[in-house]
Amino acid sequence: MHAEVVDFIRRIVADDLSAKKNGDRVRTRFPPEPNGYLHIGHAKSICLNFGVAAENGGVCHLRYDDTNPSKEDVEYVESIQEDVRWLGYDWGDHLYFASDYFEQLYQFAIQLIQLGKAYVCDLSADEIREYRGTLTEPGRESPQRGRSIEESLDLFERMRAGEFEDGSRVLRAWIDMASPNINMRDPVLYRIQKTTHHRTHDAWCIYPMYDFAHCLSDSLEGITHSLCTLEFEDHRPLYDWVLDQLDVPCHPQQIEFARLNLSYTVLSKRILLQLVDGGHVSGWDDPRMPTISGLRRRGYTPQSIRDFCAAIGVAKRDSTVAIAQLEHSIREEMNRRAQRVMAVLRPLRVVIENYPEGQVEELEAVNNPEDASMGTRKVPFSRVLYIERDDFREDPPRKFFRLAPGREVRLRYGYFITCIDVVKDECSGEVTELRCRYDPATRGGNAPDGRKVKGTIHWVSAAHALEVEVRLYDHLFEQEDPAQITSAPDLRSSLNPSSLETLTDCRVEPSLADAEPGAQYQFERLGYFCADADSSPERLVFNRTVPLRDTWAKIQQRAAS
RNA sequence: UGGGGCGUCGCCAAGUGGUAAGGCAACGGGCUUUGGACCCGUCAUUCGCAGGUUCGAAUCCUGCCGCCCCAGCCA
Repeated sequence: MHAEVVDFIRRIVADDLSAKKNGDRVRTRFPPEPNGYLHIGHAKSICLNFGVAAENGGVCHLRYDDTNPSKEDVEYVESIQEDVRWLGYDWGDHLYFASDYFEQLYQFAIQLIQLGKAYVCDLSADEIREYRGTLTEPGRESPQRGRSIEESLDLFERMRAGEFEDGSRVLRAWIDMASPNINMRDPVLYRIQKTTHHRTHDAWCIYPMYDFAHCLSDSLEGITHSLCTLEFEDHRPLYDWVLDQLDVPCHPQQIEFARLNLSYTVLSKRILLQLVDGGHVSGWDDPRMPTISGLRRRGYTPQSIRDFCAAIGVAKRDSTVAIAQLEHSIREEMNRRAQRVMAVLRPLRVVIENYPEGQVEELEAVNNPEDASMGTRKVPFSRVLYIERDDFREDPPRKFFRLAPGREVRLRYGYFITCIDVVKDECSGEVTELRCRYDPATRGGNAPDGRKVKGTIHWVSAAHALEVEVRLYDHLFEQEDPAQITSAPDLRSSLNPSSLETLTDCRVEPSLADAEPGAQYQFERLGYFCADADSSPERLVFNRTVPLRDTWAKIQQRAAS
């Protein structure tokens, strides 16, 4: 597209490379905790980590940060691999688990105790919090801070052996209870948790904390650049402290960047989990979810997500990207690739009075005007058709150039038709049918006399069309600012009641009969759609990925306001 | 309030002492058998604010102001 602008992380990596800081090595890692499904915010990190590695001839590891068994599950470890792979990234044989390092991590902890840099503390969780002090007051030292190395060693071994109850003791770093950085006030390194781990099962009842496990895992794997989000900036001194005390293979550089926020959406695993558990969505892959699996089901492609991540850049400033930016990325790709097809979402019956009863013509339609190699197809035309209700107005407003009484329009790839009569339901007054006449000379859509028509509308032949279900989506939340959603006392109250609209009486041209789940189309003049996982040959179901840009809607909106 | 970050167009984002890239959005116009796409054009005399240094400052200095993160035995 454009000469890429190098972000500050790529700049650092390039500088390190030319300074031979790590020789010619670049090694990154994507380190998810398997406690939920990946979302678009993770995609940003995945594209960054795998991208930086690939651009520099390095590798990127996939490592699970599975140090808290009470929140983690194999379902998540599997979905994460599927999603990363689907996005188009390959970790080769560099698949790791922090839990595979538990024994080494334990040995490092022993070393730290022997160095006098860690001790077993007997305070309760509440007491530790009290002793920690506040933002403005220093903390107080634990009564066990002066405990002998031998005693800590003995106690720590017995913690591992399961002699003590959950919460009764922890291993703490011996740093500085008066540090202005709260993370340095003798942080907890290990806690007792008698929970079965999804991989190590019951081999351990003590688990390392993030701050201890993460930096050491990075070092053990020879990571050169450890990229993480801004909230870990305060932890960097601790990351460095741990590695500085111990005899480790290398000392990776932690660099922080701003996490992604998207307007009208929430990227908090906690809230996404609430949406799933609370039944507000059909699951992690609900097409309204910002998860990778949700976007996939909605019809987003790996390419479009990668393009989006490239477009938003990487920086340190807190930012909220407009959802329109994401929509742009899928439209751009679909415009190039999607097969065009005609579909009517809200059918209005049209009878062409002067078209011979029983006659059917096969008209030629272009599959993709952006790509001639996609060829053409035949679409059946007959006396009774359906058009979109929105394409007819009994009393057309200014600038409306679709069908209206007495008006002539073009049926795409068909004929010019003129509306000569409107049939209404006697009771409701609702328009139930249009009576029209066609000009046989305009077959294919051109008038030999050079006559022009203002509007071209889509249609399907009533007798040949397939009856299908279409699901229209809108953002899940009403508020544009994600912070407002996250801080709302009640999640329910911020949900958009019209985030899903299911249309059960739609009609599509017969060429869609064999649409497989996942197949993507442009429904002409409407938007990009894909066959849903629920779709079957008996009952086709389509998701609207994103509507086409709609300048008519804009004109109407402006007129209304 | 202590510490750590960040403030460049409505939303992202380059720029790091030589006179404000680009994308999205928006708005005009052209073209059009998708009111789509495409094409052309408009869109920051100014970089949170105020001083200062300099021939020259978004970039350097000083002082304010605003926003985000940290007081889990979560990551």
